[in-house]
Amino acid sequence: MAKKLTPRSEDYSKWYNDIVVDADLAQHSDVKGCMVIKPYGYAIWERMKEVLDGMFKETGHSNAYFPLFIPKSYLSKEADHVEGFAKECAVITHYRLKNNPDGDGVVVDPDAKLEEELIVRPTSETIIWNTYRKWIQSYRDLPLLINQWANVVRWEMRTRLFLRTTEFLWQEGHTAHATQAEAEEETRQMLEVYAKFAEEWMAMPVVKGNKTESERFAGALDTLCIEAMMQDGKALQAGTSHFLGQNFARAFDVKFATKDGGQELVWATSWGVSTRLMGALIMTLSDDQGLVLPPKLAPIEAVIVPIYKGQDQMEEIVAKCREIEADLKSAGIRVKLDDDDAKRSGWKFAEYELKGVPLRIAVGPRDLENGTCELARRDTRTKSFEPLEGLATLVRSTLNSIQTDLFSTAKSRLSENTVEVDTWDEFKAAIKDSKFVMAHWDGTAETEDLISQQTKASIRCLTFEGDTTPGTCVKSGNPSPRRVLFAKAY
RNA sequence: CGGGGCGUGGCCCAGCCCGGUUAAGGCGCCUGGUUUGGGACCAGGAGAUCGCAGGUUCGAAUCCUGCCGCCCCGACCA
Repeated sequence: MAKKLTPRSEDYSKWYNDIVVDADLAQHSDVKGCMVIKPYGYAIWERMKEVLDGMFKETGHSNAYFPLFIPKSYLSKEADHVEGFAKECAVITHYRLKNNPDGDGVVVDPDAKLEEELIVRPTSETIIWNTYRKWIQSYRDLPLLINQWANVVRWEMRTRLFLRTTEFLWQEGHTAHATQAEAEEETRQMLEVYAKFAEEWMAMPVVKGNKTESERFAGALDTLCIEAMMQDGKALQAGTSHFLGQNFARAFDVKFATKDGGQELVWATSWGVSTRLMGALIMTLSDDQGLVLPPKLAPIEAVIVPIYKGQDQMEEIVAKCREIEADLKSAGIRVKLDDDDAKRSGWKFAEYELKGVPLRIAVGPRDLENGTCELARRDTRTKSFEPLEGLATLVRSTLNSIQTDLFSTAKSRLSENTVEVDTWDEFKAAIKDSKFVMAHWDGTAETEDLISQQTKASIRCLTFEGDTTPGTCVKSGNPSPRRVLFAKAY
C-alpha cells in the first residue's frame, strides 16, 4: 500500500488534504462542510486542550458550560454583533418530526413550530452576557473569569478540513471586569497565553498585533491576534483576543455596584482558539513524507518497533522491547510498543512517519547482541545506533532538541520571508512572492480595501513589535503613522 | 450563488463516448502456508440494490430527463 502524498511543490492544498486524511486525523462526513475527527486527530486536539486548559486555570479562569441554543432575539441586542454573524447562523424553527402522511420517512411537524426560533451558537457572547446580568451585582463579583469548551456552528460558504468547517470545536473565554484597564490587561494577557502556547508547545512562531477596524470581531472595540506563516507563505490567524468595552454590558444591562455605591457597566473581554490550530500545526511543520508533530503535543512521542525472524526471536526481542517501553514510561515519555505481528517493520516505519511520531526506536537481533537500538528522528529523518543503557535520558533530550529545532526552523522561515517595502511595485512583487510584507498604510479603510482588492493581500495586524516610525503609505502616498503587516491569508 | 469535477464491494478506481452472457483491477478483510533491518509473497475465500427516480430498448453501470449528495476553484469568514 504505497501511500504517496501529493508533494507540497505540486499542489499545496492537495498536500494538506492528503495529510489530514492519510495520517488519520479526520475525514469528510456525509454532511456538507462537516468533518469527523478521528481518534488520532482528536488525541492531538486533546493534548492541545489539556495544555491550554491548564494555562487558563493558572491565570485564574474556571470552566463552565452554556447552551448550544440561543434565542434569536438575544443575537440582535448588540448591533455590530448581529451584523457580523447573522449571515452564517443555523436556525432551529421546529422541535418535532412526524411520520410522513404521504409516504415514507418523517417530515417536520408543522404543529411543532417554535414561538421564537433558536440560533445554533456561532459564538456565545449573547447568551453568556444575558446570564452574567444575573451573576453580577457588586464589584465584589468581579472579575468574573470564565471559559467554556464547546462546539459552534458557522454556516460558511466554503469549508476546509480543520481550517474552516461548518461545525468546529473551540474554547471561548468570557470575562467581566470593573475597569477598562483591567479588561484591556486581560485581553492582552490571554493573547500572550496563546502566543506562548503556539511557540512553546506547537513550535509555531507567531506575530502578535492588533486587527484593523475592518478585521475586528463583530462587537469588539479592539481585537488582538496571533498570526502564523504557513509553509506556502500564507498567513493563518491562529487565535484572537477581544476587548469588548462595555458593548455587551450595555446591550444586556450588566451593571455592578461600585465601592462608593454607584452603578456602572462592566467591561468585557472574549478570546478563543479552535480546531483550526490543527490546520496550523500541519501547515507549519509537516513535510512531503507526512505529518511532523512537535514532541510536546504528540500523542505518541516515541514508538518502539521490534524486528525479528521467526517466533523464538520475536519473543526474545519483544521482551526486550517491553523492558525499554517500561523504562521510557517511567521516565514520563509517551511511548508505544507496536508488536503487531500482522504488520512488517517496514510498513510500520512508513506508517509512523506519515503520522508524525517524533522518534522511532527499532530493536532487531543485532541490537540484542550489541545492547543497542536504532533511533530515528522524524523531523530530520536521520538515524543512529544508540546504547540501550541510559536510553530514556537520550530520548528525552532528543525530544527536547526536536521541539526546539522545529521551532527555530519555522522561526527562520518566518523572518526570512518577512520583508519591508516602500514602493507599490515592490509591494505587489513581495505579495506575489507570498511574503509577509511590512509596509506603510495611511490608516484608512478605503486604502485597505483597495489594496486587498488589487493584490488579494489583507492587513493581518498592526504588529506589537517592529518599526513604528512614520512614513508614507505604499498605496496612497498619504502620511502613514507606522508600518503594518500585509499578507495573503487563509 | 457562479464555474469545474465526481458518485461503481470497506477504500482507490476501470468500464460509459460506441448498450449485449459472470462488472475488471489494486488496496484492505478472512483462511492456510512461507516470510520479517524501509510499505512481503503464494494459494484459496467472502464482499456490489453500479447515488436516487423515471424514461428509451428485446436488453441499461453505459443512452435520455429530472432529482440528490459530496469534493475542488471563486465571492463571505476563525
